[in-house]
Amino acid sequence: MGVTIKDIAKETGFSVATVSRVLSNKVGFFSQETAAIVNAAALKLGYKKNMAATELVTQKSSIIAVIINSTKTNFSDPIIEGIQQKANEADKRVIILYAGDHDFRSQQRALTTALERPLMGILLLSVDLFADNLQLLKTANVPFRFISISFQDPDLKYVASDDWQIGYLATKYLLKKGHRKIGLAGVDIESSAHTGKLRLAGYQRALIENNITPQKDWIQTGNYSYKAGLNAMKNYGQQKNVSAIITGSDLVGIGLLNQAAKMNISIPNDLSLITIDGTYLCRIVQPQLTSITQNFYSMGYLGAEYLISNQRQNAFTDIQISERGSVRKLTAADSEN
Amino acid sequence: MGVTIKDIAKETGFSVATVSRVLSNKVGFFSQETAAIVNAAALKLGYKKNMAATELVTQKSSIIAVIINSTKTNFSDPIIEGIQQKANEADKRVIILYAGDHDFRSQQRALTTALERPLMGILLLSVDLFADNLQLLKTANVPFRFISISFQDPDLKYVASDDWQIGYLATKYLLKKGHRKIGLAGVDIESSAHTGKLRLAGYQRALIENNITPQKDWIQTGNYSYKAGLNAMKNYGQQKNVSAIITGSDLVGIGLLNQAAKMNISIPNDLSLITIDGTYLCRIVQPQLTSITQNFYSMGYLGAEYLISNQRQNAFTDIQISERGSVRKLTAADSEN
DNA sequence: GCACTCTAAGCAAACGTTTACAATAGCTTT
DNA sequence: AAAGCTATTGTAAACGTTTGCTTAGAGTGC
Repeated sequence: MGVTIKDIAKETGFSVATVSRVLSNKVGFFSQETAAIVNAAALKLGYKKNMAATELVTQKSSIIAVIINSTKTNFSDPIIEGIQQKANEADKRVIILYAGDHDFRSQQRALTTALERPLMGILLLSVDLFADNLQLLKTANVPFRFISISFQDPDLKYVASDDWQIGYLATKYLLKKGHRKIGLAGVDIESSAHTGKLRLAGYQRALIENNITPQKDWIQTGNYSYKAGLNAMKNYGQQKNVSAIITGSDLVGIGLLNQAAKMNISIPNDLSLITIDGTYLCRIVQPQLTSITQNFYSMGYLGAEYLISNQRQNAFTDIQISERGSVRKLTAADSEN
Repeated sequence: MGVTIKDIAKETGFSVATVSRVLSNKVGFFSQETAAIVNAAALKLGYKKNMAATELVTQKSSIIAVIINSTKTNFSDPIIEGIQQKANEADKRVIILYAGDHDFRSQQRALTTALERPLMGILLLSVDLFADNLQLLKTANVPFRFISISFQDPDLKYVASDDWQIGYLATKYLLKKGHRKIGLAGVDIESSAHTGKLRLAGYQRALIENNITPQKDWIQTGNYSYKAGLNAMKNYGQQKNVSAIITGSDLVGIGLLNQAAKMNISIPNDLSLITIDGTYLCRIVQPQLTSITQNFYSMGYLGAEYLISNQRQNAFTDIQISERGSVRKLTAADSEN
């Protein structure tokens, strides 16, 4: 069909070997004049390299596959941007595959689509693999790394935020603002990723360090979704057994915010809220949400970097507190109730 | 490196041809007993097909490349889901490539990454190609189709909403609600895609049919972004020369909403707002935004279907009005000012 | 003038599949 | 019993690259 190096060889009178060397820029194997002739011919004929052939013979490729679950993870964009940036710098290519919404078959399809070709490596964006699919990945002999979630399994390398710190910091922040009855909402402590468990542990530690015993009804678990936020707020109920809440994601925060409004609970006047993630969503709702902001861009960049340079260790990216409008400082007057 | 069909041939005693036929399920060319033996061996050895080889010899592939621009198009998710769904039904694979934020080099990179391998076809999600890149695509001899934006160029096929209808319907709706001074905000009427121009035309037509002369300051163009919404509202200003506004995207709508709040203009009491898109964002802000809702899932599904079945014509997907809380019906009392 | 090095280029094998064509055996048809 | 068909399998070419090895010629040092 298309134009091949053979066509260029015929056109220019050189052998395919020489044409190949010019086109893949194997410096030192051709003269400048030859290069000029070959490149001109390639341009003239509209040559496009057939990667299938290249990958077949070289047995490797410059492609990084990014696997992402299709549930609305609104922070995937900056991660992907970070990956793209690093990939460009290292002259790698990026393709993205959707692995469905925690669906075994979709995961498997994405994984095999990726593994059925030579690959530089695989980056998994907050996708919690089923055991069989994880096995498939492990045996594939392709480097891979998780981004934004962490695991105990030493075989599973990751770049993520320090989720213990996130829980700890968020809690300390609220304590400093005078809150003592602090909730945690919408984090998943069942998943095989231990993100949620770590956040919970950090949260509990901060409370205990301040001589506060965490109450069971302060914690409303969930799957980081908008709906989880709605439900959490319903469960906290009108009686406000907490004065401030940490939400597991921006969507949880917004869900909680809206449910509170429906219940005539005003944020931050009646209830304070700090959310984990800090994506643009925090800035488009009213009030804007104070957040523990994760550095997603950096997560992607670093993930790609570690994958490319074949590093083995895990890495944490930085987090920071972004003060917006959803946390109120409690005063002496508040302590009365 | 990996296990090849040769290994399986050696293991089972069959020829590579037979193994290949079993593994690629060329029915009628092998017996059931043979298939059982071969499949067992493939499983045992952990065989994984090398797609590079397959694509090289067959000169085609089952891959659909989806090119998407990395700016926050919050509706890309349902489109991709639709594409995935159709692709699964037709046993095709989907890969996604980011084309940057209207950046020539990024576009080019995405395009060549895609074109450098056998491909079923290319789907472009609201990406406005630079002329040279469009040329690259046109000459590549690969079927392609745009999704969610439309063009005048008869070579560029698309699946999108009928943008003229969108503008027309939104305006008619507001007219029915008693509004006569109607704004249009955040649509791009400069782009080579004529989405914005069509919406504008539909809007104008509806006004004229109702003997209303569109005023220049009713229209605030923009690039569909959150910021465009903020700016538009600033430009409309405190004096409220319009009583209702159509916004070009959900983000524009939210931007406008928030800027209005800052200006102490209450929606929908002081100003009505209907937005175009109707993604989940409409439901997570307060008040929830009334919208002309596009069927993005269907857009993706149909786009993939047309690409796969090699259809030539353009297609429109359905739109509908979703009434939420951002439009107020004007009463006789309102007409006084 | 000889041995050596260097540069530029060609030859041919290799990568892992698919598939047209050929071959075989067993069966049916006439 | 010859011819033809069917079911199953094998042989070998082909896809478009890359690259180790080889070659040719020119330059260099003694």
